[in-house]
Amino acid sequence: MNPENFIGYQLKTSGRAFTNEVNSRVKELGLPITIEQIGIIFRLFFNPGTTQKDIAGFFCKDKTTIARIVGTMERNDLVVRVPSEIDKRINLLYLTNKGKELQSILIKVVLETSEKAAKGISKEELEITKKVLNQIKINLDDKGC
Amino acid sequence: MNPENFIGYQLKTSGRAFTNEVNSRVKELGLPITIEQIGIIFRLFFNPGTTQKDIAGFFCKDKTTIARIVGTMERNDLVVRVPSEIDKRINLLYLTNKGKELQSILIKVVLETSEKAAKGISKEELEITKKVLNQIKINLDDKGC
DNA sequence: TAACTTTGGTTGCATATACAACTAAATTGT
DNA sequence: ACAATTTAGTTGTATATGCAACCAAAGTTA
Repeated sequence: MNPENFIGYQLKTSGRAFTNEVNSRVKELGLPITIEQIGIIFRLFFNPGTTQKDIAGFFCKDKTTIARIVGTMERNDLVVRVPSEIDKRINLLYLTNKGKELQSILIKVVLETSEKAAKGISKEELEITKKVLNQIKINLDDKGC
Repeated sequence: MNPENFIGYQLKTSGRAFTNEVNSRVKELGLPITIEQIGIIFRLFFNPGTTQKDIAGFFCKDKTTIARIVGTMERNDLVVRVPSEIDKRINLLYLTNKGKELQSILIKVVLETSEKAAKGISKEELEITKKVLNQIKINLDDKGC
């Protein structure tokens, strides 16, 4: 019954530790970028031309949150919003050259952090954990995430 | 190499889904309270008289973050800060009666959400996941969390 | 076609979050 | 005992977060 046995506690604190580690590493590299922006850079790297709506679903975040982060990234010359000719409601999002260059640096940061996080954990247990986390996300899916 | 296979992605999105579910449930109950405040209420329920520093470590958050949330909770009559006579730097934190009453309601919300999150997941897999998440937190421990 | 609904996105607002810099009090080292 | 260091907490500032309310465009239905 103690809070530290709740799955929600474990989820939140391990996720917070991961976020803090990544943010601290990019700060050390002198990059004024957050883990959320890193996630969007990766999403756009593998899915160029996608929309804010898609990104919101992919990260289980509200569309307003994504709208504002993309706005910041656009001001910082990391992404561009290209109005769609076919559907005038949506913007197609693309990485700028600056954004693409950052991707290759940031992937290292994330991979190194992932390695540090997984130290001492067997491959099988890590796979089970990923599967379980994915199921939890599906079970709690309210929006499109 | 796709972002959705990163453990960080799984951690962040499942945690966000959990947070959104809890926040939505308390909002439905008409309770103007957040998941972070719920966590602090539980911590104080089981550890009355603890400090902001302890809470920050327990939740892997910066002390400034906790200072502000506790400030909000104090203004909303959920907790009190009692200056320690022994060490004048610290405040001893206690739930108010209002805070204690809320605890019994909120525990139900968290338990129900945990059940929904764990649906279709075996006890063994869930235990492995909790163990792995705890190890990840330890591996990434920068502060005292 | 016109009215209704849905959808992608934005703005207002309140809360959460961390780092840097600060204060006051306790601890340590000599 | 006194100076230096550590510690608990606060404030300034910038980013992140979601809900409610809104707009314009697309889709649906009569």
